[in-house]
Amino acid sequence: MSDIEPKDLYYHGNFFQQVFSSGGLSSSSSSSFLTTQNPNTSINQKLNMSPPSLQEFDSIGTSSYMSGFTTDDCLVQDPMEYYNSFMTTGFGLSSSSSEVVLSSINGGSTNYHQSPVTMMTTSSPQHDHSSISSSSTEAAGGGGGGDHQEDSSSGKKDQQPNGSEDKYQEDENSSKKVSKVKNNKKGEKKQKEPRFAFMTKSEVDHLEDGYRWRKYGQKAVKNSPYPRSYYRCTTQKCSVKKRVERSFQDPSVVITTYEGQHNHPLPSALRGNAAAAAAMFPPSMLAPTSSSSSLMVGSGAGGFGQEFLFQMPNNYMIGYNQLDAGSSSTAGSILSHVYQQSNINNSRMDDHDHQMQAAGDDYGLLQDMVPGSMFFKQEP
DNA sequence: CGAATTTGACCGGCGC
DNA sequence: GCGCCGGTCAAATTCG
Repeated sequence: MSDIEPKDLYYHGNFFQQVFSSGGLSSSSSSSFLTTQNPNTSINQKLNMSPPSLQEFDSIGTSSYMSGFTTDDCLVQDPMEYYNSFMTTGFGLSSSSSEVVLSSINGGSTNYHQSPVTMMTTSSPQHDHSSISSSSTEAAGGGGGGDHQEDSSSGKKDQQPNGSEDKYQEDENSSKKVSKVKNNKKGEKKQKEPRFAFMTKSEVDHLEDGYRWRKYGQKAVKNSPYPRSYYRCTTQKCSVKKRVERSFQDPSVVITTYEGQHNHPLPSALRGNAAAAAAMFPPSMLAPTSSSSSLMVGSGAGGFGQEFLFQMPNNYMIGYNQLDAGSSSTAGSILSHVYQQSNINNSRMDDHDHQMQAAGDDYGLLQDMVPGSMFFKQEP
């Protein structure tokens, strides 16, 4: 089941370092992402492959590429707080919304994104210019089930009762016009759900992840010949959405952005690759409670070994593997490691090849740690 | 025939 | 205020 060994993973750069040190994804900041290798693809091929999607992030910035990924989203005030909330409540930050950018470029043509390599997390503690406006309130936090960003707000003639994506009841006014009400109150913006994005090299746009999705829209992407598709989780009362688009510079790369957290376990048939694919997501992306979902995912993966590397602001970088996740009852028991990152400073896209090489060879396991003490502050 | 997708219209935010 | 743009709706269409 595990097509990829953890050691096959890596290339990574200093996306966060740049982001956080520069205060955002300015046009001059560089960013890079981990890629992963599929055994089906030769290393040479991989190395020779240009990383267009990465360049896009670099040169264009995320906001234009994945809408909603704005510079402000990349700010973190307290890495430790951020990390703790990330590990304990997943993406539900206590006081701010978050986004995670995970790059996973698989060499194969498989339908499944197989093994994540890097996860990059961002949050927007204060500002938000993205299309999905932030809420200064609990946003993703609250831990709470059932909140939704679409607001089922009552108040006005909103056409759909909370939660169900399918039934759009017509009110008596039943005009054909779309009358969606975004705000409950004047001045309040729509809540921003935690987001999680990753890039996958795949021939298919819609990657199998174990959940059922219904497409509800498609829009042309500016500056790209490829459209962006919008999906909703078909499970009742689950407000998770995802956007899928293809890199316009490298059509083989698919960018998937998840928004929100599933409030239910994986649908019935959790098997095979779907489970493996699902295993790449942080626990909270899969189910409401991190512990149970962690167990579920790990077990479902059946010994699926994979490794996450987290690169945090200010050169913090953490990682862990899930080799033994199946026997763990909670994420907290996952063996964790801290890696020393090679070439962390000033890595640029044109160092891409070198980074891959270096990352694969030079990653040093410094120590095993338990969650909660996973941060390693790199020397400048 | 019900479910899922397609697709053009609509909405709200934002910049000018 | 106007236009652009991302996101969503929902009727029409296609699919299984």
